[in-house]
Amino acid sequence: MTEPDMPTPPWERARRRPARVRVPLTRERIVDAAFVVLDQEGLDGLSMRRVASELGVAVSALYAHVDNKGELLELMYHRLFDGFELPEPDPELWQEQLKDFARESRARLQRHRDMARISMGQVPFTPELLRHVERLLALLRTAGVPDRVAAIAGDMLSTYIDGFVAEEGVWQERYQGEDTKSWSEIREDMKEYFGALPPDRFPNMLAVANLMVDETNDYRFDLGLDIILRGLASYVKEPPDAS
Amino acid sequence: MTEPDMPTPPWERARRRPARVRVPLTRERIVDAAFVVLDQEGLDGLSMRRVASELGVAVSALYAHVDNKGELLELMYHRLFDGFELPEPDPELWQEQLKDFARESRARLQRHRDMARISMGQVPFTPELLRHVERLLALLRTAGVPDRVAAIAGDMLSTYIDGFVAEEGVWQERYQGEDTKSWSEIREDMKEYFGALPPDRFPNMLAVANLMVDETNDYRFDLGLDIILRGLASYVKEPPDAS
DNA sequence: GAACGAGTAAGAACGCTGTTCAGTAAAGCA
DNA sequence: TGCTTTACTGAACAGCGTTCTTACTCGTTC
Repeated sequence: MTEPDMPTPPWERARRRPARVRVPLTRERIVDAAFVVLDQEGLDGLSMRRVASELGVAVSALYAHVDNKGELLELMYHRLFDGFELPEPDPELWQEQLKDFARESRARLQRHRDMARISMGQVPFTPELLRHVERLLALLRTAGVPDRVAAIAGDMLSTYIDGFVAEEGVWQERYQGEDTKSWSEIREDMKEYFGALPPDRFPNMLAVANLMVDETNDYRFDLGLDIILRGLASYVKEPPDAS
Repeated sequence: MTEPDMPTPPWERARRRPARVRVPLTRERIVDAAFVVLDQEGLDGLSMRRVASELGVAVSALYAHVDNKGELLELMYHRLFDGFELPEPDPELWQEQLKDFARESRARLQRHRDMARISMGQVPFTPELLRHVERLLALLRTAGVPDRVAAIAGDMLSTYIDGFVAEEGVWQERYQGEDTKSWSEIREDMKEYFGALPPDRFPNMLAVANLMVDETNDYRFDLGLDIILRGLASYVKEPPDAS
């Protein structure tokens, strides 16, 4: 194609690399494409074939860079923690620090459709992610949370966050099939459903139905978080007191 | 076909019912078969075809009784609550009652492989299951938990229970691929893995590693439960005091 | 400069999946 | 006894994750 003897002219030289349209496939590019597919089709529509087509590439090409779909999901899960640094533990501020951690986690999960569902299926015990777990444990332990409590508190927080965001996603998904209803419309539907319950058999449901529906998700998330934090705090002994 | 007046002769009586080898397919029988498959193959191996073959029936026959696989999973989820009655709320005993509820839930989830994973994907807002939610809410509200807290506490408890049992299942599954290792062997492996971490970079992990591994799952489950219960209790005002 | 070897991508294939649909056999009713 | 309704079958469709053989391109070495 090119004359081997001739020097490449400057305009070519500038063009050379971009000329080969075929940008080499990398894990990074595959994960990028996977996120595009995830946002468009959701987790159930995230297939290797769809990711490949997003890259303009054959399916089998992916398997040179990724062992299987499970590993691809794991790589996506790792993205969740990119640049996610937990602060230096401050015993005075541990509750606020934990709240910030939880809110940041939720925000990151919300950045991609069904991301919470992916997260729920993963265990952060890979070498890269252990650092993160370590920092979370540091936060809890320097706060004075007993070791045996701290050992499961991290799990509990993550489970709560994943579960909450996943549930948010379910409601959103369930109602955007046809009309892409807004949250306020969903709320109206829910209120109608709960309001129609026979009052004699469901007095407690009716009593809290409005609260379940009216409050913003942000508020409900923080409230659930507070329940856990108060529970944790109940195990923290005052520093100067008895051991 | 049968003479309504005449008594059925004994030879007929013996042959009649068993003669039609084909026991009619029902939702119940399909769900039964689905549980057999679930226990043998796990959730990932639970396919409509496999369920059909368990019944000695064509796949398409299932679809006369069940809309789709999702509905089958929903029916299996409903089984979880068969005969699961919550006690009459007693304000004095609410913490114990809640613990009993949680332990019973966990035990039921553990009765079938991957049942927790199925449960996580379901919302108990179907007419049959609302009764259960109502009872749970009754427990919380008569205990003095404020409405806005009770409104999310039920969700939180369920999420915790599902998440815990699902995680138990993951460890079990991960290690029974080859040798069907026992829990004690799994523990040994984990201890070795955590023990090999560089102590300067993972001091907190190392400090709690033994606790994460040594304690029984029952203990860890109850401890997590206590965290939530203490959190909830912190919202309960004393009865005689200020409103 | 030519030959080679490693690594990348393509294409077809395998065995599975959930679901649908036209056809058939059996059961219930007149 | 014949007819209608129901219950089931078998084949098919489109899609899935994964593997394997083949083609090709690149950087390196002789």
